[in-house]
Amino acid sequence: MGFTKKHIYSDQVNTIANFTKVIGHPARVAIIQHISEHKDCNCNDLVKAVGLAQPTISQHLAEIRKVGLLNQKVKGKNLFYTINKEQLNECRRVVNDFFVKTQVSCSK
Amino acid sequence: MGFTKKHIYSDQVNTIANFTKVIGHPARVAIIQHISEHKDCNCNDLVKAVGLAQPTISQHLAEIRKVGLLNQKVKGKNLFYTINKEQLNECRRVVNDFFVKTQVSCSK
DNA sequence: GTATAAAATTGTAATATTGCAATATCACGT
DNA sequence: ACGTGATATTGCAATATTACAATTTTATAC
Repeated sequence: MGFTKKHIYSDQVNTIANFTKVIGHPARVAIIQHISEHKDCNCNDLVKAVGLAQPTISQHLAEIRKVGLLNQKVKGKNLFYTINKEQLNECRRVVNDFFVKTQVSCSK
Repeated sequence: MGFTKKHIYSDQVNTIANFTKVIGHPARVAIIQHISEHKDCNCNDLVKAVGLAQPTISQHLAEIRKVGLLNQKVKGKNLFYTINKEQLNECRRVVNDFFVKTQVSCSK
């Protein structure tokens, strides 16, 4: 078929998958790392740093934005990106909970 | 194009993305959780528990196996799956490192 | 207003993923 | 050997994803 049958899973399972899916592409990992390491970087910085074309970077940024991990502020004609720390922490919590739960269940 | 340009990223970045990509589909999250919670479950159990057809479950199991998270033992005509705890821990470590690093960089 | 610069959007081609029916394979019991 | 049950593989259709060129939008500077 091609599409994911999201409705058959619990919200908890879908939430885990939604977060990890975003980190499941190396471009987005590289983008998140670069933004966190370079305060006030813009799209062009990411294009140079990651090595993909501008529309591709913009597309990946949209995916990161969609799960709430991206903040941005306008400064002149530049858009400076930062990581939403609260949401990054929420993401970490969700993913870590998955690992903890799984490890605990495994060891019973 | 359609394919991911893996060669432009560092090994570290690709490793993170490879692990998270596997957890980036709700069927695989559900499968991993079910196996960890039900020692000695087989393919048919997963078909019933998750709600996808047998070939689809088998395919997702192959993805989980590919990153080393799956163990299996033959018992009669059954195949019983378990989670590879060592690799699950390695996966957790890799993902957690990503979060820690990113959070630390963010706060500078 | 016009030029410039940055980022998003649109359109498109190529590839990957998801899901399942049909089939093949493998291991046991008879 | 034959049938049965369990899982993997194959083949296929539908959708999603990745990547980029071309274009549009937005904001500034002149």
